[in-house]
Amino acid sequence: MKTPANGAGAASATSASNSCEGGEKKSINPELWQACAGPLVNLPPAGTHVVYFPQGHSEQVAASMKKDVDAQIPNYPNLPSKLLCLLHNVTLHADPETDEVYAQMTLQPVPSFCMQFDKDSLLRSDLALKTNKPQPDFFCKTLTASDTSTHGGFSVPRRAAEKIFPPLDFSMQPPAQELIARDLHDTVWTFRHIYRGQPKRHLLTTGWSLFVSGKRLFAGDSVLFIRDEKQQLLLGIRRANRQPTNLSSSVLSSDSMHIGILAAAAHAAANNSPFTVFYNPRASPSEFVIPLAKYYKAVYSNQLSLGMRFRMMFETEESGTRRYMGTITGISELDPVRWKNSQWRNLQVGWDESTAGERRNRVSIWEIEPVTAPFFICPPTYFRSKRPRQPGMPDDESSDLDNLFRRTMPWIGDDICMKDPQALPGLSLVQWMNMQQNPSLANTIQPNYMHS
Amino acid sequence: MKTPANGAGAASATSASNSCEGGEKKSINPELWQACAGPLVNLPPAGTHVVYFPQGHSEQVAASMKKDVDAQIPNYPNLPSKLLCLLHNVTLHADPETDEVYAQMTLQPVPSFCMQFDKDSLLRSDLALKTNKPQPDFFCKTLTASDTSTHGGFSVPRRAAEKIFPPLDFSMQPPAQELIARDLHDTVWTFRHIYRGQPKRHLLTTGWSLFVSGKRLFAGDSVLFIRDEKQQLLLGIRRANRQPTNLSSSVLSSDSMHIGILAAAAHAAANNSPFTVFYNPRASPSEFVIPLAKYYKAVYSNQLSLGMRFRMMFETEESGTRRYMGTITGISELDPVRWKNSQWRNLQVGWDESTAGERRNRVSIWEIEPVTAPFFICPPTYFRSKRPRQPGMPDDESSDLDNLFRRTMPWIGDDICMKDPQALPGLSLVQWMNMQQNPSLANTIQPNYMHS
DNA sequence: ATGTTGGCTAGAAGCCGACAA
DNA sequence: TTGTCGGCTTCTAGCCAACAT
Repeated sequence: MKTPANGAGAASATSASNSCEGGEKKSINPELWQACAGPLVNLPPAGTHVVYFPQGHSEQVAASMKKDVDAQIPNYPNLPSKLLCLLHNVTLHADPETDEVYAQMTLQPVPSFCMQFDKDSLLRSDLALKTNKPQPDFFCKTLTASDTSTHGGFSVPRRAAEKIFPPLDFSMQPPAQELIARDLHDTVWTFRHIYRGQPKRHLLTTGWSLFVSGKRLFAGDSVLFIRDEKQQLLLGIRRANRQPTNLSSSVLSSDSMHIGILAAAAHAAANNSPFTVFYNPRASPSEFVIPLAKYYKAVYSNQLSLGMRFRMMFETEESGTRRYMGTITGISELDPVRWKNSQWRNLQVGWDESTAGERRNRVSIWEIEPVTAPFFICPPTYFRSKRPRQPGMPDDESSDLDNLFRRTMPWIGDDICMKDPQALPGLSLVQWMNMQQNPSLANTIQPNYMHS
Repeated sequence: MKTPANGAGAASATSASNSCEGGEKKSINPELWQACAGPLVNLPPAGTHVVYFPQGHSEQVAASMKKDVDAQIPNYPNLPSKLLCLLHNVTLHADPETDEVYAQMTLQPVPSFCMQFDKDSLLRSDLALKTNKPQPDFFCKTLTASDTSTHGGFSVPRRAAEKIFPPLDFSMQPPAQELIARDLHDTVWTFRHIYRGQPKRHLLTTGWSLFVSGKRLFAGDSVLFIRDEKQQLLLGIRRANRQPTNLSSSVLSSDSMHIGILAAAAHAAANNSPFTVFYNPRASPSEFVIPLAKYYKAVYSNQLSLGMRFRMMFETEESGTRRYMGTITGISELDPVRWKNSQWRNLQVGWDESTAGERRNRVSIWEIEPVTAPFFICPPTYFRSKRPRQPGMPDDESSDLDNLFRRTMPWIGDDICMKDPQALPGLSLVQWMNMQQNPSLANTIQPNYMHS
């Protein structure tokens, strides 16, 4: 009686065997992490090039601390507003207490003088963008009051149960089975899945309340189930946007955190040494590590202007995506003193739908999709002589990087590029970046050598 | 039925009216904070001078992150191993999730050239040290398995109940009352206090389990009750030394945190501008903000040597203190490269009791009390001419700062000092500090101008 | 003096279909 | 199709003294 041989409860949560002690690291399931992070999050893969925005990084910290940046922070005049980096390493994590997902990235600044224009880097970065890993079967439901009350279980949406759960044996009366699912920490949760009621519906009963209380879920939070390639059931949670849990950190002052970010980036930039950042996709909409190709396309294929119409992706309630229409109402720097010529949230925008009260009124150029015809500019003058471009291009769906290459540098065949990418004519990408930093060229969002 | 007019439960936790929104700050009860922090914690009061050790600060962060300092951290050659600071502000906090207590301190470095020896500062700092606020009535109990199980309530130690709780009406059968206590966040907890059983004992029944589950307490954690000056009951918790909850922070990399600390301190030191630190007394034994007088006494009144015997205070299980005896086995810098001539944990020690496995083997000079006679040194040479000192002083209890003054600077009368402290002969305290930094004088822990 | 246990009981947790929306 | 509710059952939370240390 003192130590029961096995638990009497039908449902129990037992942590799996792999511990995180002794240097052994838990490996987070990437599909589950992605599902918890949301459909808009797209981490650049390790080995590709990215653009890092210290301003955005600082903003994420400010948001998670619920405290604005103070004036007390020293200036780091040698830290540019963006750093071209090689992304060495990406590891996925989940907070053991809250299941909050985040990613750890190791970045190494690429020194300006050795980064000749490397089409291969761009293509690899671009390829990674387009490689939409096939979303595994997946459903996400926002919990209702009934789902989270102690009065009952969880009402499973019909489509979801049929698509994700193993099929029930409908010869049983009522049809029921035991579901076993693992969370981000490989903790096993067991549920009784039953099809009953009048009208019939899928329900999770025994075991459900343990999960709700164990994860401290409330109505408004979301739960999601996915089935991995081995037909195993995985489940994750996504909390509603409550106020940040840690208003103050109790470890480091907000000032020290901001200083830490800037000083770490400045030190890394000065020495071209690697540094580590944490990206928390759900803490705030601050994607401050941008795939090089995404940044590149935004800067060099979109001719932006006041009044321009655009679309932008947002996440829907049930973890889908939808586009909202908006208009550019202003182009200006967010912090012209500290972050000169940064494109971080340099677009002021208005939204078509008045219900969009919570949508941000400042976005970055790589977040939007202009609805006017993309306006391809030419590479700098010494490249533009051979084939004068007619302004404006038709708005077709093939306006990706490959076409951009062919249009702006049509004399470069794919064969040559792929065989010997290092031998390309020396258009330095960093030269471009530097031009972005150059105030004399930055009156418009775009260096204006189109009709010079 | 849908919305009950008032809660049926006899015990309920309701947060008090003062919110932390709208700039209104919760003010933490200092006695309760102190009780939760433990008997050894002694925060210097605002307005006094302190010595700040960035190395110790860094250590606290390392401990709370469970990660050692990396080699990746840049050096801050202009940041000395200790900073003399004016403590502008001390605010007490408690983590709303875990009730972990911590203090926020605003420090302003005192520039070397304007800090002439200020006896007043020292005396004020010393006075604050000696002002042991009268400990309010107080008890602390480590929770047993029975205390935390769902099977029953809380067994109150007899002495504690009689000392702290309001007296019961023993004419009742059984004697019982309702106890109302507030925690650090001013949340009200209600308990039924009853005296019953065979043999009779004090118990907390109804309401207790709500507290245990609300605070997520487990056997081994401690609960403490105190009675403030208004006879109000306050209660706090102290968790057992489990593994740190936040192994990684999900906000800032460990490296960035360390850089943040160092860069913030370096920036403040360079500009003599204020900076903010968090001191978490229970995260790790890293008291990195030391009252000036305490530091001063340790450096200038203790002649330390290898083999020297000493006593040191530790906290006992039930929030008391006791002294352990030890021997100095080595005097060496913890990190001679990064932190030259720091006194941070520069003593290697052994402990008399073999049960002392968990006691630290490196301590700082101000943590110990030598059991040999204190060995007063003289102020630097230009001060020492008038009255040559005989080495060694009797070990009396009056070896405090006032006596130290009279002995080392007997020509300075109290009257003169108090009336015009600014007019004192120019013994710069910072000169001393700088000497501590000077390698040529730092062969022993103590500048050796005694018998020069 | 106080930690643990078995006995007992009140009340919450939790399973069910009914009934809307 | 699915959220909420009343009815009912089961089981745990929780009060008590006995007993042990």
